[in-house]
Amino acid sequence: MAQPRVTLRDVAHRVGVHPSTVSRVLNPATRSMVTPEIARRVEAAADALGYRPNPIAYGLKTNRSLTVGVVIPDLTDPLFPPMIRGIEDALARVGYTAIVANTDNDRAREQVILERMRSRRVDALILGSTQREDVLGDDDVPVVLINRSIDAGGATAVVSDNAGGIRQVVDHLVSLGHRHIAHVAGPQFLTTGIARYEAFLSVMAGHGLTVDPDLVTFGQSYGRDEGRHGLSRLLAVGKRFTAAVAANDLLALGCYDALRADGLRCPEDVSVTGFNDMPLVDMMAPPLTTVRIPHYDMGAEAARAVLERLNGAADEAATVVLPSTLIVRGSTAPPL
Amino acid sequence: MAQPRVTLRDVAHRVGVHPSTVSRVLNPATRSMVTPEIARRVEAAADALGYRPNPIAYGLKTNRSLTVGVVIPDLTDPLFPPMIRGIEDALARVGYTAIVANTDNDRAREQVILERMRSRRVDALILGSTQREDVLGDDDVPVVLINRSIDAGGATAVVSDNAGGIRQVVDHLVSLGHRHIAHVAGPQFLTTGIARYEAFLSVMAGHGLTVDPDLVTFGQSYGRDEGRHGLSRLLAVGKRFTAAVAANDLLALGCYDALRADGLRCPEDVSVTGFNDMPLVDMMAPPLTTVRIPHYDMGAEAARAVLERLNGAADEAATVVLPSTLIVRGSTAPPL
DNA sequence: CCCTTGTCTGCAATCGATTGCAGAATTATA
DNA sequence: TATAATTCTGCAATCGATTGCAGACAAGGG
Repeated sequence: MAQPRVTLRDVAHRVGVHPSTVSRVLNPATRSMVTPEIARRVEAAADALGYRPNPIAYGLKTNRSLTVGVVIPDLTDPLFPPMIRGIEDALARVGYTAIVANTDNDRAREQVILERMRSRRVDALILGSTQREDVLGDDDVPVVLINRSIDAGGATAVVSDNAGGIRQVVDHLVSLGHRHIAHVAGPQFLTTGIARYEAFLSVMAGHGLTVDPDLVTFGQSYGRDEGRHGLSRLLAVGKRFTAAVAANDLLALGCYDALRADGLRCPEDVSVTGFNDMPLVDMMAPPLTTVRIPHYDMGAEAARAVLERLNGAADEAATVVLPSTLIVRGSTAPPL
Repeated sequence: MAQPRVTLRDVAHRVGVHPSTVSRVLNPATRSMVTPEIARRVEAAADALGYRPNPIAYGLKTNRSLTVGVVIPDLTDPLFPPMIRGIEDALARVGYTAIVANTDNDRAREQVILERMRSRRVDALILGSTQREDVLGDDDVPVVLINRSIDAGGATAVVSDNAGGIRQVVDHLVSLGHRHIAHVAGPQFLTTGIARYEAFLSVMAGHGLTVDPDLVTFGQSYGRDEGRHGLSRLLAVGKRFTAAVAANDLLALGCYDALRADGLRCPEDVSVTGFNDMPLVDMMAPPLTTVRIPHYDMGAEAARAVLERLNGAADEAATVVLPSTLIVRGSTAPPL
């Protein structure tokens, strides 16, 4: 079938009315302005001809693109695809479309992308790539943060319960009998990194356990190599610890590497925990104990927040925190 | 900074020329029509004011959306993110944007999505969700297939070297000494499934080895469960085999499950191979021997093909086959 | 029976860019 | 110097939809 390319005018012509009347019939808000009888005939003609509104023309007139820009560090990080799906599904339901772009954690590239989004005339932005010190441009497009937030207030954000997740992890380890627990922290310039680190400190303190600064290492990224180097450093210090809490799954997998390199076994010698519950971490050797965060729901929630703003809701900047749940697998065990 | 919203007219007004002149200056194709001096002043004014063309207005006039629809089964399948990135990067370079949608392997949903793409007025489509018997609608938008193809000819497709990958896998196993090799095949209604199956048959024959039909099982999907059930069936038959060639990585991981359930070890009792080299399969126990396919490059190549068509190149429907390479890891070993 | 009120529909401008056509300005030719 | 040939730039229509405004018509009131 060749593209029909039916316009408002075509429908109007067939019914014998003016295009503006057709427009009114097809727009639910103005539908009541026109006589039911005519409306019926217009609708009949519209789907007889297979009329599809042209979003481009609509956008030109109304200055809306029905488009939302989604900026993330890297689509190939398994964290993001479920989020994106949550976003897309929620947006599609109301006729909006997501446009996704990757920054690769490059600030310059991020600026280019934001500029591109702007010139694409996105109606709103969902940012998953912000750093703590970022400030939101005083743009007229609504912005919602996802996963990561910023230090400055005034932003709407959808994040997972970082503190709660770490609390569950540490509680779990303590209940297994661990007392000497190390932390392989994430980048401290990201809210996830610092939130998990601070939660670690406070939960440990809550258990009356001291955190030895020699048993904490900070990664510059959330990569597997960072995890390996980090835990290697801690092992090199020579102080005893029986468990390591990593700030995310990739860091935890790096910990596996470091332990293997030192001839240590997990969980017998050192228990390891992650964060995120990426796909396939249940297939590792050993299967990783980690914190599951509701990626899809976070995406859906962020989309919902965006749509709310787009529909003119007063933008009370609120941070939505979705619950995290501990998934216990084989990488944690009582200390020997 | 508030959105400038600078139009052609604004620039024209500042320079004291007509908007059409500005349009001509800013369009490389018509740039030569205007006096260099004026062109210079227009350009100066344009970026003094921070002019950004409005793609919506452009699209309305030229009937182009500068948009390409990308339809895949499921973004959360690790196969796709690198492809998408390849596509997006290549498209962005020339001002195009990808719009991604997931079918979840649901034919009805796929129709809805294609309809949505059509009404979004995408300039072209990249389809990664086709089944063998699909026929391409006689649409006026160019279509390029990726990863999967169709049986009917006349389509442009970018695929990986399925036959070559399987050949390398079987060669590898044979060189290790395996003679009794099972095949956990993928869905035969997908070109990847049948291509790998047929390659398996022909390469085995090439080595003078017979393929026992009792040692071949067909999955209805590429899922891990299908792999587990498939290999369990083969094990139940009781015939001897020392290696299993799975049609993709998830099926291979399912094979791990089945072996474990039977108390068998990989690779000691049965060697297992996958296909795709998904992220993290190198972290499995054992690390999976598999075939790496150039996902990113496939995406980039598909985008290139699309752009070529968009630029009016004669659409000689060609299938581009990108090379696959064997990655040997710990899941294959000589038979005991 | 005329006038006011209220519904409904058509007219026309508009969003921001592109482009065929025509007129103005410049240069080349006789 | 007059005319023809070339450039160059402005005009105005156009893409497809939306929407304020005004006119047409019907209904209700005096």
